[in-house]
Amino acid sequence: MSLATAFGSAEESPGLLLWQVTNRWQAAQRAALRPFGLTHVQFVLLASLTYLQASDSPVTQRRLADHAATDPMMTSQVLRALESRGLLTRHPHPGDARARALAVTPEGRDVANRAVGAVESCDAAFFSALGPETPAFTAALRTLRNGCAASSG
Amino acid sequence: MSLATAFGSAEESPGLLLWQVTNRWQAAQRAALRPFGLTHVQFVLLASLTYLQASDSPVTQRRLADHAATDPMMTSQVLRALESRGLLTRHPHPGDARARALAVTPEGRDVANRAVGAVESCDAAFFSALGPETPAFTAALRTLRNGCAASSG
DNA sequence: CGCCTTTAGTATGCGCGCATACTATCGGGC
DNA sequence: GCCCGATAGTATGCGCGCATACTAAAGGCG
Repeated sequence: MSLATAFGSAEESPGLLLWQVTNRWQAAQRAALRPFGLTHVQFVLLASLTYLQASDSPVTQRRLADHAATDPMMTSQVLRALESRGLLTRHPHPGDARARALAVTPEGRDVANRAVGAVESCDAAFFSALGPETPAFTAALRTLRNGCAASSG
Repeated sequence: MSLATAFGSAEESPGLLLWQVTNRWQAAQRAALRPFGLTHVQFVLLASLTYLQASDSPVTQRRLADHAATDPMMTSQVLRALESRGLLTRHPHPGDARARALAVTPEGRDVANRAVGAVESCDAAFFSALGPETPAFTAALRTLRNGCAASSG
């Protein structure tokens, strides 16, 4: 029976393993980011915004969501939460009344920089079990991500 | 700045890639399971229960949750939803008044068997981009899963 | 100008994933 | 028998991830 081989022991399906590993990784991220009062998505958006803000044009929510590969709906909600905490501002966009120009506050930049260290340590510990296979694993993930993007768009 | 290298382009962090790939995989699973009226977790629990039921002792929610590596709280909620759809039963456990003895109904077994085909096709298409690297990728995932289990318990 | 299509952002709702806390029962010790 | 820690299962609540649908504004076109 295919049930037993594919989903009985949960050892044969790469998808199930992917799901379980990601759940564990998110739990580790949660623990690492708890001291900063940030969730995983809040951190990703804050760090991505800090990076994108180095460019010239104002950063809109749409651009940030595209860059971080997050849902626009959730991005909106998370950004409002970050704004209420004073970590970023959402001023009106100078050239587009629909859009909002995002900007990290000094406090937000400080929190992001400190959180990066914790997240990097967390990530390094999590993937340390792979050892020298880590680059190959990362390359495989990148392949899957690009393959998904190709099939869905 | 570490922000740029680690989280700016979202290309260097295996954790971020893992998260994004899993989101895409779950979206594919959702689409594949939609014709059966099942979510991903509902399918995993139903298929795992179908497998576990081949053993002698009654299957409790605890045993199913441990086997599928799902949260007991969510397991309880999902199982009640599956029971209300007539895909499984939750009789009292004969030897333990606290526990419940889970049993797949014939309809549930039929749905599970048909859904397995769709999920396997979905999984095969999703990981086809890896080609011959798939076993190495699966082995890496298994290593990470075992590493997490060791560090968390 | 008015009309139409596209886009930025948001309201609402559902299910996942988990933290916290609680009830009810089991099992061991006295 | 009784007490007590451990266990099975559940209630409640928060944030993620996304589907659907909506408002408001931009941009093309006559």
